[in-house]
Amino acid sequence: MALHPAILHADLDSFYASVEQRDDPKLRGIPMAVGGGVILAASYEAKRRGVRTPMSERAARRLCPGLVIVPARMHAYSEASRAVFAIFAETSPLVEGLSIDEAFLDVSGLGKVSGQPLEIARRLRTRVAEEVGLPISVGLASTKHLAKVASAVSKPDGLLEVPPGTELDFLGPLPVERLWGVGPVTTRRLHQHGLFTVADLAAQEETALVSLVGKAAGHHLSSLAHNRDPRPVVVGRRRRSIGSQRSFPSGGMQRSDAEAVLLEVSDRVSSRLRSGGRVGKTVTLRLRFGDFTQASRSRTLSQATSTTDVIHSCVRLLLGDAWPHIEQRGLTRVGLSVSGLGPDRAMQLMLPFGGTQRTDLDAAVDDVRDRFGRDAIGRAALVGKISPDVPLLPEHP
DNA sequence: TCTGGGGTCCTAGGACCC
DNA sequence: TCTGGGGTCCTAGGACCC
Repeated sequence: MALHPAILHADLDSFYASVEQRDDPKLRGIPMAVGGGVILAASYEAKRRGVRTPMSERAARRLCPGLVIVPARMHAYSEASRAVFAIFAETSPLVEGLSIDEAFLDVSGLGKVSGQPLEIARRLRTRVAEEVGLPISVGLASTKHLAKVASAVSKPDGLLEVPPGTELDFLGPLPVERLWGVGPVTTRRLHQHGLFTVADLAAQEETALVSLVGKAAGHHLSSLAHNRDPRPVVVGRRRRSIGSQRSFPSGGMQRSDAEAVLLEVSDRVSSRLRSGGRVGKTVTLRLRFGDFTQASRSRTLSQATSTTDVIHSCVRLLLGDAWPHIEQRGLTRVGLSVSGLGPDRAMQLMLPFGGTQRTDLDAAVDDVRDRFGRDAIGRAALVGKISPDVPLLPEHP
């Protein structure tokens, strides 16, 4: 029997809202939402009345009088997410998290251990419902993309398998905007050229799609429309940037306000870098103006850093550069992000390794992997094996 | 629908190097 | 001094995702 890949896409339904309904019986069965200026998540009762994220709270109340809006409790959501991901980890060794509330699971070849993919998917849904108390939708298919589309189609609280061999029948009639990576801009452009369904895309030459939406996107669209998606489920992806932003819908931010806010976000971003044991090289300042136009300014440092002072002075430099723009149009949002991330070698010195057993080494390597990512593992393992009683990694001058 | 905060990836031009 | 091609990094902007 030919073994085809079996991939699950598991996606918690209206995640924040579901946690609130789970924790407060008064919120069950009514239109409610989690808000914080805008709607962050809406219950299905609210969604049926047209409430969507990221709608303003005012617009949501207008659509749905009597809508109950509760503030976000990020701690509760992180906790729930951890519990669900623990169940994912017990379901398959190959789990790729996409966000706080969704993940891919490769369940190919688990037949002997756990049963057929559809049984695994059913059991996963049951466990999340019983052990964490949350509804979760699952798509099962032979590729990541199709599994993702299937879970979305199955919502709410659904399970949908796209059996091998039926992929193109399933995809063909779907509207183009159902494809992962097709947003409002691409949808409009495709519609303008008479392309409305995935079957319409599949009938086009790839070169035609490339000329319409660009090289990578055109190739991507063409592949997905023919159900070509060889992307594997990747375990242990690392964050590539860390950022923070603040909005001021009223506009009219003065230079002193902007500087105060940028000190705050510089501190926030650099402390998140430090607590993650990481340093970053490129500092990017993003601005949004009163007329909703945007601009970005960036600088790449000669040395990666996680120091508040360094990042903050870089930000001040960039802000000064952009100030004429700001004075003309007003400022409604500032964002700071740091990319070009790497492990902070100075922090690695703080990890002594004194074990002599193979299991000590394995534990140390796991520890390093948890803290610093895959790029640190090779050297950590090597040094540990050669001389177990020296520091885990070489001294940094 | 008048737009939060956290991210990812792509494009395109220019600098610079071989 | 002129010419070509390829690779990589940097910067700015943009589309998209949850």
